[in-house]
Amino acid sequence: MNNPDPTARRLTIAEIASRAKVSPTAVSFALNGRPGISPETREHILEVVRQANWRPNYAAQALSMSKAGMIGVVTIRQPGQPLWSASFGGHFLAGVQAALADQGVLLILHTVASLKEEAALYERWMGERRVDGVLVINPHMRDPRLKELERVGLPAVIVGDTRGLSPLGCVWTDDEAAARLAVSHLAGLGHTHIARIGGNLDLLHYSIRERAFMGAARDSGIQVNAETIEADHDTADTVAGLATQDHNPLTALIVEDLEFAVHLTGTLIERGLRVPEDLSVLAWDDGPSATLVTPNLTALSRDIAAYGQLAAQELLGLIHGEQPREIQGTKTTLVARQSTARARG
Amino acid sequence: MNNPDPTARRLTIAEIASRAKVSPTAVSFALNGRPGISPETREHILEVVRQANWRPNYAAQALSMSKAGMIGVVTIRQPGQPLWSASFGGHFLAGVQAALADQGVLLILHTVASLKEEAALYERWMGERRVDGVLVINPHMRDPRLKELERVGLPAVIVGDTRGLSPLGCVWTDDEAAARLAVSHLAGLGHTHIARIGGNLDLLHYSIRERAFMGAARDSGIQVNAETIEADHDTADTVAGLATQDHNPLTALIVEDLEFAVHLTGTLIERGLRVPEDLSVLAWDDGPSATLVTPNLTALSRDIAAYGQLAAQELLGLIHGEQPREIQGTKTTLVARQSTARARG
DNA sequence: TTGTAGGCGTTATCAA
DNA sequence: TTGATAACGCCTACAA
Repeated sequence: MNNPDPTARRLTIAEIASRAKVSPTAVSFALNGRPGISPETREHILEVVRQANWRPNYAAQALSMSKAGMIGVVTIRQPGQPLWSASFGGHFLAGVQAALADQGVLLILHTVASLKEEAALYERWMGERRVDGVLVINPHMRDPRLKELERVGLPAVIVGDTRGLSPLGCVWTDDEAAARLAVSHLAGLGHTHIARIGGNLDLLHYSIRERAFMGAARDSGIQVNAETIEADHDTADTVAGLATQDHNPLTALIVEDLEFAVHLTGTLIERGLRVPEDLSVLAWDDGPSATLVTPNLTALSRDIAAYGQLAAQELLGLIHGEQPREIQGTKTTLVARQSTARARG
Repeated sequence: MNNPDPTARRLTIAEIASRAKVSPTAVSFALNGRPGISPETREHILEVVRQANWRPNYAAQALSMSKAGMIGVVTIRQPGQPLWSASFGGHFLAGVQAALADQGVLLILHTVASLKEEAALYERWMGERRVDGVLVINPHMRDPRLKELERVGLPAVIVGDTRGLSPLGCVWTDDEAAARLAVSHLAGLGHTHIARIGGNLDLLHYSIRERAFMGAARDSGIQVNAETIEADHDTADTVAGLATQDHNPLTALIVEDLEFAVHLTGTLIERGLRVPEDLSVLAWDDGPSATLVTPNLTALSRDIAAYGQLAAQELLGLIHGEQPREIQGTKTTLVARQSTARARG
């Protein structure tokens, strides 16, 4: 392009080398701490580099070493919705950043309209050599991204339990154990009719939780009439109906989404149901919202930042040539608060 | 590295050119839609490109054209906190992504421990040519980042009102107008003693709002006894004290942070204050939390995604050589809900 | 309209 | 230990 002052050109490694009266090779070696250069020369070179405040050009380095120095995280955009939920995304990304710190690897955040588009993006990124690997979140039931990632050979770590479904590495949490924890907490309080408010069954973890919930209910030793209710606008109606029926009324709820749990609890209270006297509410996933409301919500809690950190570390390992693994993320615990109590009657 | 099959080398533009029986130049021209090539040749080349599923190597392109094809957004990390607040960050980034879509520019998200570190990061990114520009959020009172960005000449758009403080371009919102909107809403309801719950005064926008609030109170035509209370653990105590005093009790609150407003409202209600009968509460910034609680909160609302989109567009313009500007972001409106009512007495 | 040659800035190779 | 020289893969004057 047009340079205002031709003498003020950008510094190159050659210029640095000439100033230090050595070869470019020497500068490169000094910078990357490689052997084959005397300590005095090295220090002299580094001093010149500091003086000039020079840094290697990233694109040149990437081209030469065939590595991008970035990893990608892609989300599906939904009109009017924030890119990230506070409860999951914000903490997850904080963990990813913690793993990336001082690794010289940067994080690319991107949005797409659909899973198909996301799969296509991965192929494109691979072709362009734009990223060294990706973290795949929210695995779905028949997820086109997994096959595509395998096909194009882009290093990837799935954030979710795809054990046995894909040869790609994954970081999973034991949702079965969590479901048992929740059910036994409620069963221990004498509840015999529990419902689970679940979301989109296309999401792998909802489907896993559905099965786990049913299994835990069956295995809980006491008679539990468990059913799953779809989360939508009629949920409050359905719940209120079940809770006020004469025969075997519903007395406890496990709600998959924290924000939805908060909202639903408020709606149910407005309708005259008492929480927890008439109905216990247990939220799956914890966060500040859980204690923002009265009553404070009992919740399943896990360290999501640690989860993100683990996933990112695993991806870095993969990029460095390690084999894909299926590793367990942080354990889920139950935080008992005010919204769960003994069943009435 | 070690290639399993040497014949399966990565495709280059030369290989594509040879397959299409044209020169590399022709391939480049066809790809970048430049003139100087016949339509038939162009289509033939594109067909070969599609067949081979080839894409130009990003690093080579970046090196050759001296542009990174990325912009950066940096946040200060705080232990245990999510990377982004739900109310602002998630929507802001969604807007940024909307502006970047199909521009071939990717977004880098990064965290640092302090403003100083962030300033140093900008210099480093500039030296490495890692980004073409950055969006700077949360401008502070004496912000080391602004001078540094000027010094190193990295294109930047400030998200906040730095008019007159820095030659860098900024996207600002009219907080004075918003403050007047809030104060006149409350004054119209007969309130004469209003307090503002503010945050860290190092943040430029809090300080601007402080001044705007005081000015609006003074100018409101009616007698308003306005004061600012620091947001901390004692806030509820202070507010309750002021609201129950005999002489000129506090009857209305403007709370800077939505989440804090929700939390504070809950705490005040637990202490026996009635909202809005005893005390009106108005939140600065709107979001789902505002309607998650009873009473639903009256709030100042703005389209934060549009704000992010505007800022990103401005940055793209700057990168393309346009001059820095100070442009106004989306207007703030007031959404009246249940938490504000006529002053008692 | 097409091809050739040089530049972008780094790392790797291989003699000296 | 050092210093040329050749990749890395693309873009683009400039010549044909």
